[in-house]
Amino acid sequence: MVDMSNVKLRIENIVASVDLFTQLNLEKVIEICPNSKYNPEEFPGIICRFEEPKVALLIFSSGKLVVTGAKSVEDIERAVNKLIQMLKKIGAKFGRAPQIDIQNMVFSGDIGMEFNLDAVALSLPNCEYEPEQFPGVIYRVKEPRAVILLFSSGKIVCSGAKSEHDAWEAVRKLLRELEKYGLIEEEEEW
Amino acid sequence: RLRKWQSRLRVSDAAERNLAFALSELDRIASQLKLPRHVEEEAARLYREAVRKGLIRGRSIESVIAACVYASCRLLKVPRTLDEIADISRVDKKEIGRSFRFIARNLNLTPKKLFVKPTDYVNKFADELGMSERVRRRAIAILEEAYDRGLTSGKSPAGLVAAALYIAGLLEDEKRTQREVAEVARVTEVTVRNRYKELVDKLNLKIPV
DNA sequence: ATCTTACTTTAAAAAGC
DNA sequence: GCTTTAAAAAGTAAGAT
Repeated sequence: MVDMSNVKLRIENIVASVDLFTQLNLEKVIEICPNSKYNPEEFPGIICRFEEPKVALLIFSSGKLVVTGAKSVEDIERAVNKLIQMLKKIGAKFGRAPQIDIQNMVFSGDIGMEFNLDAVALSLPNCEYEPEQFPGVIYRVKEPRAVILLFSSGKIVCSGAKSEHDAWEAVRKLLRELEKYGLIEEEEEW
Repeated sequence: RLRKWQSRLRVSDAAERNLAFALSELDRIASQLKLPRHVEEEAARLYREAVRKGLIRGRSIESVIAACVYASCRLLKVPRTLDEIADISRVDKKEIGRSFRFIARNLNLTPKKLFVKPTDYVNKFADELGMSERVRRRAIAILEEAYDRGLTSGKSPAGLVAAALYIAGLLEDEKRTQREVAEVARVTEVTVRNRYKELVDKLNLKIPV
C-alpha cells in the first residue's frame, strides 16, 4: 500500500458546464450584468464575473454556460442560481432545473518529499521533462484521466480530474509508479 | 475508375510536394546552423516517421521540421538551443516547443534518449567564449557538485551551465562578463545572476575579488 | 541591480470561425 | 486548430525604477 498520509491536495479551481434550457438574448443579458464584457467578434459568449461567490461565467445565447474559478461545487450552484434570479428579472423563463456538469478540477498539493527530476524522468515511464521549457515533470494518468505536474520540491498540480476522489486516485497511481521505480526513498543520495 | 486514379495521383502529388518543401526547409535550417550531415539525416528520418504516423495533422510543416531538427540534435548530442533554431525558423519558439514535445511523445523519444550531458553544453559555450580546458573542467566540477547537492532539478540547463562557466572564469582568471555568458547560453543576465548567487552561496565557493 | 508583472505547462466546456 | 475563462506549481523573461 502506498503511504498517502503525508500527501496534501487543495482545490484551486473547478470548471463546470451548465445548461439552463432557455435561449438567451445576450444583448439584453449584458445590461443586467455589472462587470461583464461582450464582443461577439472575438468571443461568442458574455464574460461575466461575480464577486460572491467568486467565479467567472461565460454565458451563451443557447442558454449554456461555463463557470470557472470556483473552489467548491456549492459555489458553482450558488453562482448559477444567482444568475437565474438575475435573468428572471429580465423576463427569462425556466421550465426545469439547470443541468450542471463538473468538467475539470485543478488541485495543488504536496507529496511531502523532494525529488531529483532527472532521476524521475529517467525511470518513470510515459513522463515528460523539459526543464528548458517548464520546471516540472508532466505525468499523464490514464484512469482516472488526469495530468499531474511534479516539481522538485515535491509540490504538485493535478488537473483534468472530475472529482476529488479521482484526483486522489491519480496521485495514488503516480506514487505507486514512483515507488515501483525506486524514486520514493531517495532523500540523501541524489 | 479514372477519377479514383487521378485523385490518388493528386494525393501523392500533394504528399510529395509537402515532403519536398519540408526537406528544403530542413536543408535551409541545417546549413544555417552548420549541422553535421548525420544530424540532418536523422532529422529527415524523424520527419518521415512523423508523417507516416500522421503526426503533422494540425501542425505546420515548418514547426515539425524545426522540432525534428531540435530532436535530432538532442538524440545525437549535438548541443543546440531551441532559441538558435527558432531564430531562423518562421515559427516561434513556443510553437516549435509544442511540436517537439508532441513528436517526442509519439516517436518514443524518451527523456533518457533526449538527455544531453551538461558537459556537452559546457564545451559548446566555452568554444564560443574561447575558454580553456581548465575552465571547462572547473565548470563541470561545479555542475557535478550542484547536481549532487540537489540544486539543478527544474532549472534551465543552459542557465546552470552559463553560471558555472561564469564562476569558473572568475576562479581560473579567465573572466567573461555575465552578459557574454548569458548571450551564448541564450538566457538573460538575471538568470545567470540568480544561478550564480545560488551556486556560490550553497557550494561555499570563494570568488576572488 | 531589484521589483513587479507576466508568461511557460496541465485540463475542460461553451459557439463559431 | 483558434478565440475566452480560472488557478496552482517554479522558473525565466521583460520593462520600469
